[in-house]
Amino acid sequence: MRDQRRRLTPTPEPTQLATPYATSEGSPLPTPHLDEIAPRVYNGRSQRDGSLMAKEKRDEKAICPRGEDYSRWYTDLVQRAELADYSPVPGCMVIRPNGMALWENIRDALDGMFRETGHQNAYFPMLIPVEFLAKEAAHVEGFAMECGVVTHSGLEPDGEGGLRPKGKLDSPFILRPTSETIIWHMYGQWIQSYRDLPILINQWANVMRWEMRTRLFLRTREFLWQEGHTAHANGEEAVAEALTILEVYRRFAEDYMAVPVLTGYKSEAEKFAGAVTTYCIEAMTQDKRAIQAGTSHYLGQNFAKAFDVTFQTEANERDYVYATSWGVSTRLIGALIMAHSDDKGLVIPPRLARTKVVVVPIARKDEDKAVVMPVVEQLRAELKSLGVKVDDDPNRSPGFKFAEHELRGVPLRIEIGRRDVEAGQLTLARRDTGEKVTLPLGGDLLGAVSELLEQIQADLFAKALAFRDENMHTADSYDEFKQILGAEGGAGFIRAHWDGTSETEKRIQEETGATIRVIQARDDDEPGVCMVTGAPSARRVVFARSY
RNA sequence: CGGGGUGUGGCUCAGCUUGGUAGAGCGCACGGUUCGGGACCGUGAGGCCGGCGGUUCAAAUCCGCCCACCCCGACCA
Repeated sequence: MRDQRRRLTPTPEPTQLATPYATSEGSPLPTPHLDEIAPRVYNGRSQRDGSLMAKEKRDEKAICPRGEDYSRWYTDLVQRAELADYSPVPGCMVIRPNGMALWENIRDALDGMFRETGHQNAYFPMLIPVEFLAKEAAHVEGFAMECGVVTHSGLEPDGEGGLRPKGKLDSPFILRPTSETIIWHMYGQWIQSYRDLPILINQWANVMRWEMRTRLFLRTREFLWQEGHTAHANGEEAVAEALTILEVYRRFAEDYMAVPVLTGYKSEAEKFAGAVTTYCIEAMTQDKRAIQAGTSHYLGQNFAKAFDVTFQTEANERDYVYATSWGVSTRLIGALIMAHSDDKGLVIPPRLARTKVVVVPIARKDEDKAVVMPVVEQLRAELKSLGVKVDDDPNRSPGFKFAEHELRGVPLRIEIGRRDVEAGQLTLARRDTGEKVTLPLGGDLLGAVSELLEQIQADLFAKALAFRDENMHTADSYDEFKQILGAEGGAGFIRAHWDGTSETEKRIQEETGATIRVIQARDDDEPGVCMVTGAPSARRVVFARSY
């Protein structure tokens, strides 16, 4: 036995599965409770400070438990589940097939929702003339410092065995940090009359922001996203568009990701550079921080004025075009991980899982295989439409496969061995709860499994919602606010009155690290006084420390 | 930018104090035995010890310079 062993997982309360299936009670199969599985400890990795983990002998197969170091757990998990890896270019990541599968499912679902709401996809180039960025003052301020700039074309030998840039460009380009400028340049050429409006375009693309502190998926220098850019004949329609998209984002987060979000708008300090209003969906992570999961901006006429985009109204007058832009990025994957996953690995909600069910046959001897494999083939065929994978790799033990597929977040696992077949049943294990149940062979398996997947989807959302509600506080004084917030780390959402000024917001941020995450419109809104200055406040706003 | 730390096989690290030309675990390959919660035994592959220079008969080890990365703070969001 190794010394300094520690529990890998907290002991879950046994829960009853809210489904009509038989439980493992009375089953001839051993269904070990998590307690009976030898506890393991985590072996620290990727740390070179040599102080934290160096002297401890730890299990190299486990990931860092959340309770020990949440951010370490996160980066461990992303790498061990093979979602992404660090690239040789600092601050950039390689999205591996498992991560890309998640993104593709996110993309496909959202793309369908955009199409349903009347949008079309297009593609604008990655390189943008530097002078374009200069045209909108707030936009410049927001992005100038984090633009990558292309200044040369071609390479030549540098005389020391390497290469150096050769031809200096007459006018440099920026790598798009977002595409408002180039798109509004083009809209200027496409829009003459109100009959050309609205334009409802989306693009799926990569963008580049030269961030100094990066984290896989949450903040990287290059990331994938979608950016919608719409043009309208009046402000009301544009605001309605921004809100339509906000609702699309909310539905997507809650129905597909099973992540509850608050919706509302941002304070002046937090809004998008160039926007009149920034609407957002804001989620809570397991470590009780806020994470901005999507934004939808009403841009007013800011970009139309900057790029001189006018149109003829129905009344034959000239007006500047009204705009929106909106986006979600691969950061959603980070939010998804931090909402549901656990010390065993990823937990992927069924609707976003590439593989929804994995079948692990337990049969080594030929005579066992002869009994088990025909049933496995039946399962494969019957569940094909759901997204099923059969893991019949003869070189790995069943226990290894269980752990591996749990690490990867497959929502449901079917275990089937000779004893199952002879008992006329199979064993189902839920990834989210760890619970095992048995199901008779020969029934409506597809229906039963589909139903269970929906149940998991609903349970994940309910659990995340309950967690968020537990960590939703109100503070009536600044002292109370600070007390709830604690010294550091996440402390949930705190609803408090604020006088509406950026000065006060800045002071709160400097003194506590918390920012205004979202200003909601709620039925129970009532006026009060700012917890810091005592000035009048129309409603409480939501504060939190954030990612 | 300031302070601290670490660079040794794919990964995590030991070896350095007291110089003698490199080790462990995990992973990987092969063979055998295994398979209902990360199997076991055996065999094997894989490292110019971050770079350059110095001291020395001899440097992973001592000295100097450089580079990279990590942590804390600052800054930014």
